[in-house]
Amino acid sequence: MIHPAPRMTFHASFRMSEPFSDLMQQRLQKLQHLRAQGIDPFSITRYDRTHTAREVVAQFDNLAGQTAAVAGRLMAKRMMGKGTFADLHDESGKVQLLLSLDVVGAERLALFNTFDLGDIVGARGKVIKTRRGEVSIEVADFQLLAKSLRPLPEKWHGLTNVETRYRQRYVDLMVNPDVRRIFRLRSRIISAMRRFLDERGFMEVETPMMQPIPGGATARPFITHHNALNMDLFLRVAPELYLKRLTVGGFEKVYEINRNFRNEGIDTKHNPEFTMLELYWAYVDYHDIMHLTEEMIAAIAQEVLGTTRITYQGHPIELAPPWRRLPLLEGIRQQTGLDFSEVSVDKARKMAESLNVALHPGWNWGQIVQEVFEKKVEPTLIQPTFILDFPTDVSPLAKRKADNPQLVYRFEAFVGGELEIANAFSELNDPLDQEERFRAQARQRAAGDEEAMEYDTDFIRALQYGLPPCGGLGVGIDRLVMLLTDVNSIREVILFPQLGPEREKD
RNA sequence: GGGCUGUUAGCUCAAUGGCAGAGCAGCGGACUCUUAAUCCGUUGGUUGAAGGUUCAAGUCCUUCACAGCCCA
Repeated sequence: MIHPAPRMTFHASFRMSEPFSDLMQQRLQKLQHLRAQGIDPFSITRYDRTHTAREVVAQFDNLAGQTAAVAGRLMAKRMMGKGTFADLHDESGKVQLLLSLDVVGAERLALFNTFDLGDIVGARGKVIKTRRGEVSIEVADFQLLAKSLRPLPEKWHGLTNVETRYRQRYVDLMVNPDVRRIFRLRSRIISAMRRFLDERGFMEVETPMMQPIPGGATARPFITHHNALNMDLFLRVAPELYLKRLTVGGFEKVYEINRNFRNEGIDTKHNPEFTMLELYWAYVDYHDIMHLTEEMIAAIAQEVLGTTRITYQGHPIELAPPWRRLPLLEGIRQQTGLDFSEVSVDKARKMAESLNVALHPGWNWGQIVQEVFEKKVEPTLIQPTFILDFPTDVSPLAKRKADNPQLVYRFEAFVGGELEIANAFSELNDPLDQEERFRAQARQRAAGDEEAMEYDTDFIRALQYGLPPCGGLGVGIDRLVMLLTDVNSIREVILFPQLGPEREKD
């Protein structure tokens, strides 16, 4: 066996944290001063909250004059001499604290005034309204629950540096409410999706993330190694072949929502790990899957946004069914005036070149047609559209059309002019044809296409037992979240997007 | 993979090749209803890294790292 190349190690295992800045030194000294007085915030294990910040404000009419205890992060401090106002943020929102000399005394007021923005504080006191009408807690008792040793970003402009926002997402979440909103929405979208599918009798399953043969999509995999088995394994590029094995086994409605890994470039539409829904439904075809898809996405939008009318990057979009259905070759014909059906590879190449579509030398008819579609038709698809009947060449797991074996029963859903959100087909269940398709893929691999699929003997064996006719669907969750939250970068919907190694400031 | 742009104080940003600055945060002071509090004073820099040009480089050149945008 070939020894692996020396690995790049970007993590600095023995590196201490970076030296403390002056601001951090000051905060550290405050902590040490407190400890010297017998106050150690980091020894606290719990704090009895009676209300969240939002509850205090929302339930003022009931709470006025009563005692409430809240806890959260100190985000603003306004010292007025004999009184101090402070904004305390928790997950629910914000509530103002009022510390008055008359109530807490000089010593406690001075202590509170030494707290820094970012400190985690618990406070108990009477719920009041200030003269300006802001619901506040007139603090009688407070406690430092955790010391923040790092200064927060500027209070007005906040944290805007994109790189820092992604690398230190915890700070991004602290100071940017819209970021919190996006990730809450993401959670609700996935939850609504599960509910939709569960209600329709689908069963959620989990299939291997580590696969001996990567399959189910045309993409380069990540490789890892299992020591005890002494074998290389691949992080999955798709769960497809395993889910179909389950359909062979008799589970008629299954789905999985989980991560896929593709060893490709990173840009505003691609992260190396991303989340997909895949589902398989026995005894239905891709038309049934289309219905399910448009109903599911409309239902999710209705549930989490309260409407199916959304705006994406300035485009008003209606997600309510029925979505437009457009055969792929017909779409190309409409946009270019050219008919790619039943032309030779050479003719197709000349036609594509006449449209200024750049092609790789070895591409077959289907790859050329797909490329022309992506360049000329996809950007025009603003309203949700099902593009039907892809070339067999680029669809090695889909069933051929009875009236045209060059095409398969496959659709992709596009919206917003740039987002491919679904990919589905009537699944190929003919083990003999599947073998042929795998061999075609193997030929492409041998010709240097590292994305082409590998031959999976066990999957063929499963098909040989008999896969019922079925429809399968994949939905890119990250892109769906982008659509519903109106952001144009996948990194805005992934909590910790993949980045290059952080540069060390030494 | 290619092109363009960016990287300066904890954060947000300035600075014709000629003394590295402001606001916020911090620190000290004043102030008992503020909420971007206000007022006075003040600390804080190896300008992403390494080379080069120059009397002189944050600024010009080269390489590298990371990021953003566009293209493939």
